Amino acid sequence: MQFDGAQNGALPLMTRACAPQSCDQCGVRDRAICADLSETDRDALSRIGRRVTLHAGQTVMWEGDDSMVVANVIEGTLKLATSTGDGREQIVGVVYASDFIGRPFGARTPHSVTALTDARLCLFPRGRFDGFARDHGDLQHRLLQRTLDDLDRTRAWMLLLGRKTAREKVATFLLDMARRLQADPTGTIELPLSRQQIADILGTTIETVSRQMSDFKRRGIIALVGRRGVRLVDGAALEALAEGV
Amino acid sequence: MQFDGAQNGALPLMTRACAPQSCDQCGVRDRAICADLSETDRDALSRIGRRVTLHAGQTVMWEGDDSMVVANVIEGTLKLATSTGDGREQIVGVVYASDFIGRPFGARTPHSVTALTDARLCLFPRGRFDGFARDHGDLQHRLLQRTLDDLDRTRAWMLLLGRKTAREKVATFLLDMARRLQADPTGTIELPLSRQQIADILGTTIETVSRQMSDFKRRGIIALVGRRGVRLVDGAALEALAEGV
DNA sequence: CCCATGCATTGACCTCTGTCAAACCGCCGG
DNA sequence: CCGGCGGTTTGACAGAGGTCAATGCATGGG
Repeated sequence: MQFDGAQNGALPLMTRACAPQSCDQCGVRDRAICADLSETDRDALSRIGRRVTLHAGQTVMWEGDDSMVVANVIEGTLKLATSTGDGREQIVGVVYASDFIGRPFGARTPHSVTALTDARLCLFPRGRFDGFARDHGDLQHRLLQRTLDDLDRTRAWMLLLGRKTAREKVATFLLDMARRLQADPTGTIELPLSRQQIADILGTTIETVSRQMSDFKRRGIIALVGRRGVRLVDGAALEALAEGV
Repeated sequence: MQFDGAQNGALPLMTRACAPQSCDQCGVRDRAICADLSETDRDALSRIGRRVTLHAGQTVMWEGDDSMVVANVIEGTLKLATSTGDGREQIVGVVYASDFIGRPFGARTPHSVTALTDARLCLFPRGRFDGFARDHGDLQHRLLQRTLDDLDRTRAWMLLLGRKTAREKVATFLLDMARRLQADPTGTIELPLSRQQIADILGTTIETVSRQMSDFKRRGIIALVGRRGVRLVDGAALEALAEGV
């Protein structure tokens, strides 16, 4: 079971919307789906959306809700999750700056979206975004590319969930995070996830994650610094463990 | 580990290609991604592709291969699969008539595609398909819709793989098949999958699948007829088991 | 600066499911 | 119609990992 800090969702988003601002200073404008748009088109799209600030723990959309909004992630990390009726949770995706979230061209949001860190979004009403996308082949193509990539990544993750051991899962996870996150000068990465959330990604329990990490540490393969910090000492060994060797 | 009947792949496909034939008699032309195309456009697309027949067990594409072809499934059932280095396999999707297979707009095929039953495809060279799709917004939109749906389904399956018990997995699987497959007059469905393949979908073993099914049968919830036949006697009970009640 | 709170770690135990092995039996070919 | 093959079922057993519980220890508020 998963307790998020602030479960107050959409309403505070409204109140925290910033004044419209141009895409000029947007940190992700070359990587987000709007990257290929002409200046005019991008301005038009920008006027449909609004910038929104999120605190860690806030949920933007809930599983099963009507699909009302979609967004670009400008900054921060968020999780996508589904749960069983009795509260077991599975994280089905983690999104980073420049990623796209929400369910365009569909009535329902199939999973919840919750900020793991403080985050900023460029939020669009779904209906207006859909309309805009239909008229702009470039945008739609970019969205298709991204969705195809997501699908590939998601399917690769199914292999982990269905067939890998706890040790392989944790090793794979650490390598994945190291690839995604920027290490500090000492080579340490700061995980944007708690142990519980890591367990929810890997389809295991907090205790198993902890035991595996302690084991890696004992073997000198990683170093743990504080609660969220990890330094990969022996990457090759970790790769081997991830492959089940 | 998984042994497929004929592991001879692409070559026989060539030899079995039929003479080009129009889309007029195509059984999936109202449901496949080409459904929205004008008659002229559909003919143009049709001329890019060719009809191909597949026998159960034949593999059309292998994981990691260059992405050379994409296809519509005209008839039959196929599996999409990935495996670990040491041969553990996970089925990441099952596709039916009117579904689309292959990796457009990408260099690599991220999973293998293998026929579970005899099948017929409408096969396109990827490069030419990509080009055509770029010029036809309707086709691209339809492909996007389908990919978004696939992604939703795949993420829902992650919950099963990561968080459900063996009993819940098998119950969920049977309900899923009952929804997809047409039952005969006695209410029996013919599974297009062996026990091993079911295990590869559910991330478990053949023995566990078999034990769960025997248990359901003992309880009078399902009836097993022959090797592949299943009749759902008490659907409500199965729904309950699928939810972990 | 220190304490309290909540996350993380560690331990003990137990169960579910995987593994190995044998028996069973549909289904196809002769 | 029969026999054998290959998929399936069943059994016995072991172990990975889940559960419950206690302890440890970062981190932030007073």
